[in-house]
Amino acid sequence: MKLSKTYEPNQYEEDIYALWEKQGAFAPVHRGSKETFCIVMPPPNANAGLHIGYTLTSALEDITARYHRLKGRAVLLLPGADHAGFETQVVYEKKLAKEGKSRFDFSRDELYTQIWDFVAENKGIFENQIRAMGASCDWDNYTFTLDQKIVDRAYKTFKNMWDEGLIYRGERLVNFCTYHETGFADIEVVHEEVKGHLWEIDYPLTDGSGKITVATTRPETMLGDVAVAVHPKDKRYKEFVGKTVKLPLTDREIPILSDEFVDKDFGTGAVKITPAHDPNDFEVGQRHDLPKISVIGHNGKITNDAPKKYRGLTVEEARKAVVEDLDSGGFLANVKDHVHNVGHCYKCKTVIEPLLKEQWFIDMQPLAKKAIKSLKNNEITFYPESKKDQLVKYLEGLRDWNISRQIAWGIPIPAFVNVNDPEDWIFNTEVTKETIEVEGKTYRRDPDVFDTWFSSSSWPYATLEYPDNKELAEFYPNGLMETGGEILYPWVSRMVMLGLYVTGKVPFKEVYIHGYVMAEDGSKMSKSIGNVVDPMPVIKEFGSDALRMGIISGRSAAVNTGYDSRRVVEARNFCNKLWNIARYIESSGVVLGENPEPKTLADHWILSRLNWASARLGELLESYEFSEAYELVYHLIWDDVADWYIEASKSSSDKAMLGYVLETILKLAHPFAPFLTETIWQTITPEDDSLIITSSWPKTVKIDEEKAEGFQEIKAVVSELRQIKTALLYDKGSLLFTDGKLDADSQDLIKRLAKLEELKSAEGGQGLQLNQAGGKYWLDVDRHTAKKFIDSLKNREVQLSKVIDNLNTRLRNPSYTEKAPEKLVNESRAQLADAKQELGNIIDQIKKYGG
RNA sequence: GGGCGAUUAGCUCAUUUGGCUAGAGCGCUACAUUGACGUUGUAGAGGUGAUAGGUUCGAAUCCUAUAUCGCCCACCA
Repeated sequence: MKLSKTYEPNQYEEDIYALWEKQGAFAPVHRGSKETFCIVMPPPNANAGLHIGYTLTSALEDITARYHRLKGRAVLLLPGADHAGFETQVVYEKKLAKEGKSRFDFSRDELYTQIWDFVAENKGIFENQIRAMGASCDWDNYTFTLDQKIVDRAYKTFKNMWDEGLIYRGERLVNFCTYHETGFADIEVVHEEVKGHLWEIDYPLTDGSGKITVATTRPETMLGDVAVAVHPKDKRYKEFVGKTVKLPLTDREIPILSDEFVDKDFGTGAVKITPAHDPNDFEVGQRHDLPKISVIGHNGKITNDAPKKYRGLTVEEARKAVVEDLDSGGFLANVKDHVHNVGHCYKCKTVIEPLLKEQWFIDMQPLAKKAIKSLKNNEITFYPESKKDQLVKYLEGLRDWNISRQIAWGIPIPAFVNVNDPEDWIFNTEVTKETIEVEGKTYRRDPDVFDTWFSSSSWPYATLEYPDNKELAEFYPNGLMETGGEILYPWVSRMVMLGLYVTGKVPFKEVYIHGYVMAEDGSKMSKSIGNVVDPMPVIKEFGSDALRMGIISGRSAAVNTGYDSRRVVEARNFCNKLWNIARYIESSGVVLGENPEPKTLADHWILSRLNWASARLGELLESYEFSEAYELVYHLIWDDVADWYIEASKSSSDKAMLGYVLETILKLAHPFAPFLTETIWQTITPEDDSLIITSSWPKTVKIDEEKAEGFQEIKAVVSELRQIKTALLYDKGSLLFTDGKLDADSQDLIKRLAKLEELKSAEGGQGLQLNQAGGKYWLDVDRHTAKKFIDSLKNREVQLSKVIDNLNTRLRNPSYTEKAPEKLVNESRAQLADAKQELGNIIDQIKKYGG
């Protein structure tokens, strides 16, 4: 088959992927090694097409997988999709909104079915995108986070934790988004700085002996105050503790108490206590056994527990009304500007209200402790290393995890409550039923679903458990977890904790954290700004291989780096280079699979380069230095093979050598450019069903080191000769002296040449004009005056060219390099010396003339 | 408020335990070349490695400040 002049990826990629799938190339099969390697891919959200960041993830994982596969190991790259509970529901709600509907028009079950269909559509789209990216993942093991095996695992874990008392249901303050009407984990709340006020309010003492002034940023919550707190050692308020105040705007009396948590130096040193709407106050309330009065409801409006006047108002409205009333009542002592941080919903930016709610919590202390111990024992290697310490710090400050979500799209919590006894909860997985009968009692299902992260935290083993535990035994703990820094806390930390809890082992041996793909200008990509790069058109224009290499190029672990289209072009050009190398080698009738017999110096040299590259590339990939690994392959192929080896062996094509060289570079490049290398492989070995993807890593070939070094030396000589040759350039009558190594000489020369101006009159021409700008010197040469220079220089240049050509010719001659390699090296050295001498002569001559 | 990262050539970025002349791609300059490849070849110019100190025989790399940018975490009302 004749290869076209330039590589046209579109023509081959789809067929190549289909070929791999058809031949079962992605199945985890041992090919010469007993070792296994597993990457369970972080499942992308099933609610949309793939972001370009996923190209990076998929490239890093696939490069690693393909490398290990070529090393003969059984490699499992497991693909999946994430139902992404809340995320997906938000996307779907936006779709509903466009149709003028709302999620509250449907029951949770109806909503679930609708979103299921919506997701099914999208999954197909991105599965094909993953194929387009070339991920060599095992589709037979494809897992969706709502697959039965994942749900079962979540239920088992939940049950175990329940039985062991790690799960508790409690009325706690929950981060509640009043727009989405669901609670969030702490980690899902986004804090933003807000310019607000600090209101100081006088609370009159009931005994009429005075007042106490409290400071607050949220005056509307005073409607739910149940106490005032001061620091026990605060002398100002010593007399007040134990007394009561009359809460303004209400008819309630509340106590003044002392608690360590109060900061004497903040505000007035006296704090109003609202256990139902502030986490600190909640704890104070627990300590002092105070009642909790919820004055803000799930809809964000003032409840009926507040005085009539304010009921039904929004928080904003209530704040205004309360402040006005306090002011007119003479209770408002002071208002100051105050900047503080406020939690917001990460989707809709609504202010998060801490609200009292019954939810399921996991007691994280025991889990975190084990995880910290494992991390400190270095049971997991992190790339970059610093992420481990970050994770430990996070785990050390971890609080209990709220796993209930008030949304439809997710795994229903398998818990039912006795309709007659709100304390009586039972575990039961018949979640398709609204109610169940147990021992004559009626139980109603908890309508909530699990936080997505609860089930997905079992990903490293839950994906491998079904149908039996064979894969679990082989591939757990996983080899590598490759993911982005943004989910180090919400996901990686929990996989480690749950992995240890459920299996007793860390879930993976290594974690690689990649940086984000930023926009070209370094800012964050965002749909609203419109600077998002869609990977699919890039793949179409430049090819999947070019995008993979372009996106890993110049990127190091955990560093955010902008998408640079120039890198993709660079990689595309590289693909084309490799393509043309193959084209050239193929045209000389080469077949793969032959044993190389090095004859010339160049043969020994290129084999030594390939030996070195195979070993070094392995090291780099095993320590996840992707960018450097790619660069190595790039320069090996472009510089060593194309520019030197092929040039040096043009007149003496040794088919076995060329075949071996091509085969080796194809293998080394395969993890990076899978489509291209397989396309070439298929073209050159059309007779059987051999695939490069399942071939084997190059083995070390025996060579004569001395001969290899001989070539290396000659190579250096040729380079130097080239430099000398081009040190003297002619351009439109200008003489340029550009060789940096001759700087001192050149400058001296320039000075002398300046004197040539004096020759101007003598020779009747325009003479020489010395120019100087920006530290550079050059001469404008009048043709008549400088003719002899130029002629002389041209002669020298021709001579030098001949020397180089001569050397190259000998290099290509196997009989010469084979029989007398040392002689050739010596001769080349001698010629270099001659050339240098020549150059010196030229300079001397000019100096003389100039002086 | 706490933690972390970044700052290197015109641009985008490398440089893993401190050590050869700090590299790459693009861009730029000059030249070459019509059969593997112009998605090419050869050569070149271009960096006081943010700033100021310090440690060391030796620092882009370690330490201390400062500046700018970015990220993450955080219940001071």
